[in-house]
Amino acid sequence: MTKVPEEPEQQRRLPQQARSWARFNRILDAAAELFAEIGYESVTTDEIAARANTSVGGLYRFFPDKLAVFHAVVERYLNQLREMFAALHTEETTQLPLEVYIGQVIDAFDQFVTANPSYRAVFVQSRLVSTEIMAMDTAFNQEIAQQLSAFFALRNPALEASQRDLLATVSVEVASALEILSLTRDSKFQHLVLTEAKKLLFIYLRQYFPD
Amino acid sequence: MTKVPEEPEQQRRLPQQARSWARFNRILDAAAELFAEIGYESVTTDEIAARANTSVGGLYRFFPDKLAVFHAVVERYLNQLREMFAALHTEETTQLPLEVYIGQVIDAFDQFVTANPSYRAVFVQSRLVSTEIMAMDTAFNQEIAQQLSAFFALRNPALEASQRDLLATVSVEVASALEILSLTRDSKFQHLVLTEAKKLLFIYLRQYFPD
Amino acid sequence: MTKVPEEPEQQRRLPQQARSWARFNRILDAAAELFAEIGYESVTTDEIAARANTSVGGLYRFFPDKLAVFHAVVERYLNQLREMFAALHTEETTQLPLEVYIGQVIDAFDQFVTANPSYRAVFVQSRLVSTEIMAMDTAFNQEIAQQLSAFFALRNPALEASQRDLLATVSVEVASALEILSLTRDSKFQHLVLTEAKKLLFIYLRQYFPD
Amino acid sequence: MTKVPEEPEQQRRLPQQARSWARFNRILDAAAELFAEIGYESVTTDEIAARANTSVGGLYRFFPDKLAVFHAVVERYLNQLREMFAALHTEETTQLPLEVYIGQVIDAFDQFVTANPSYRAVFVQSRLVSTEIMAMDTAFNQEIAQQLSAFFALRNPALEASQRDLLATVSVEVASALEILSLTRDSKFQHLVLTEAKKLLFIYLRQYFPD
DNA sequence: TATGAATGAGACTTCATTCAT
DNA sequence: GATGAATGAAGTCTCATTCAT
Repeated sequence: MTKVPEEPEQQRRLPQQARSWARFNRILDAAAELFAEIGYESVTTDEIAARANTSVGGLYRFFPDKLAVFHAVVERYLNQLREMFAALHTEETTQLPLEVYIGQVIDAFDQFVTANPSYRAVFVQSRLVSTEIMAMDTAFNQEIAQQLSAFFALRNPALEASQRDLLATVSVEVASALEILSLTRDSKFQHLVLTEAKKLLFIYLRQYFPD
Repeated sequence: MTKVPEEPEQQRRLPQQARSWARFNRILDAAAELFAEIGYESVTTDEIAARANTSVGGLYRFFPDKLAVFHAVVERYLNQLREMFAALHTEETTQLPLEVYIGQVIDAFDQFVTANPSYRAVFVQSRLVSTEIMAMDTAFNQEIAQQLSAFFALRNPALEASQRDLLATVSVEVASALEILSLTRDSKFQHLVLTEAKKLLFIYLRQYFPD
Repeated sequence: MTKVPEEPEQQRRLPQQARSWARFNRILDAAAELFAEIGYESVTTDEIAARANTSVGGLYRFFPDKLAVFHAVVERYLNQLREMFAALHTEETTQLPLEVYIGQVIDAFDQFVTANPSYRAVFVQSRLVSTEIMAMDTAFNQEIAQQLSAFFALRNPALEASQRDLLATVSVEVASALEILSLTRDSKFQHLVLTEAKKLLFIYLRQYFPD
Repeated sequence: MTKVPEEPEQQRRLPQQARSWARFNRILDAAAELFAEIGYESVTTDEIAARANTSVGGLYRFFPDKLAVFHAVVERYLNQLREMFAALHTEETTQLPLEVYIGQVIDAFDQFVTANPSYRAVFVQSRLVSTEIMAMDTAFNQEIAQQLSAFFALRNPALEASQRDLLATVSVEVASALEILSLTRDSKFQHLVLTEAKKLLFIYLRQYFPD
């Protein structure tokens, strides 16, 4: 639980050259994997550097300390998720039947989690690694819930704001939990659980959104 | 109250005297708190001992190493949860209306989690701390899901086993996720979320259990 | 390399009762074995106590600290050796042919070392354990050499004192080294080496003691 | 000069640069001194590092643990002794009169021991430090005795092998013991004892090697 | 008086971070 | 700019010694 340096110094220098950028990303990839595999504290900066085919010194050119690497990993995930959700909420989305919409969201999230196997294991640690990162994480969850809540408002303007927020928060949590559950066994199980997740959310939400 | 395991060298010596027993539990309490607060790796054995009002040496009389302390913490939680579920599934339970049954389970779990605030944060770490503990954890989840599945069988013998198991697993996961969510803000929020959890599970499960 | 408490406190109380005395000796036996097996520093007071069928507390009733146990072990060996040498040097000994005398001494020493298998391994450590014990050890060697030198004087009064002392010292050292060598393999080897030792010393000493 | 071993993980990394090499040797020197002065167990890795003008971390770059340092110290001595003995046994040596040969060997060994004052105290510990090191030590002694035995064979082909081996083993032991003894007092004593050692071995061996 | 639980100093070892090359 | 050797603070665990029971 170390303090993180102030924003401007968060990353020592944004890589300006292609080579640097590649290395920067390799470090983040390596770090994400390792954090997921053995946990933040157990990962050594040497290991990250080695897996990223660079040296400790190389790592410290981009990040002021180990915590900053974790921070950057989390931030990259959040940005990717943000993009994903943005892509999902175009104007036309409002017109989709609830069932279809739910299916799209769950599938998109599933693709993300499948494509980023370390995502989940990294996130469960954020609370423990630093309060600042925990806050970032919580804020993101609320941001997503807000987006969903706004979306609900469009669908049913009669719904009270507090009610909408609650629905959104609960939905996000349930979707997230079942997505993670789906990954714990084979791909048949994965499919079954995701199907069940869609049914569950649909049956739950349709009370509030009569068509 | 809670059973203490005797795997070879899991624990060095079981407390024989009331005094020792108290110390043993103080260590477990302190450890659970600390693991939850700052994570397994960040906790030092000195800290655990200090918070338990004893010395490192005292800790090492009961546990061969730091990992064994974590193990014992997890095991104590699992045993407490087992007891709780056992108490919940008496003969009469089968007669209860589904809605009432769901309410009882969620309330019981809520009481447990409220009484053991470190529970969740300890569990999300088990995967990272040791594969053995992760396995223990996974096995427990399946044990609980099995119990629930068996209970479902009594309610609706027509349901296929695989179907029941899926329902049970999903329900446990959803209940768990929402319970955790309920604790993230104030007690009003807690109440709202738990109420929503009950509604959600009821509406989901009643499809399979007509009355 | 800790300082040893002054003589009067060397042993906390000389055991006055038979039971105490037995325990005292059991401790010394256990300690000698352990020191020989794994070395002074590696031996724990708990181990000594356990092997002597008593408790640490019991050990500390007889000895102020661990070093005092080592000290007592060494002292017991030295006293036994003193007795042995005294028994060997009666009046008549002076009349024995040199060859017979040498044979008697070597055989006696061999019996002692065989009967006290830990003796050697304990002694090689004394230099490292405490300077005081090292001094005790050195003093003993000189004491023995002195006795031998005095014995030489009786046999050949013409020999200069310094010459005698040198002969005695060298003889003790050689006998000791070969005795230890004899123990490193099987009993056949032991016999061969001891025989060789007798021949070696005889051929060496007879120059100075013409019959 | 001295060969450095490369058993798996015996040493972490061989020094590549002159600077590192110097540090490596400083560590070995410091360690040898300390082991001789206060014994393996009493030496701390911090002390070794400090006396070698480096940090603990520096020590652990070269050696995986404290035991490996001891191992390396012993190995360095053995290699130096091997070199010494090899240099002593050229073709012409066979022609030397026995008395001259004995004188050369004892003087060479004396030079080695004088130049390496920690040698003896390190070796008497090997038995206690690790069985592997003890074995290495024993094997070396036999290697030397074998060499000597082979040399005896050239001098007197009529001698039986077992007889030769015994002579060689006894001679090595006696030479070694007296060399050690010679170092326990002043240089006058040293000279006297070494002279006596030469006489002793000559008178003993000449029986078997009638010029 | 005997026992063995408790204490805590201190040992070994790791690893984040720096900096000479 | 890149490398990786060096530093040393800090963590885990042991064990001599004490003392309540």
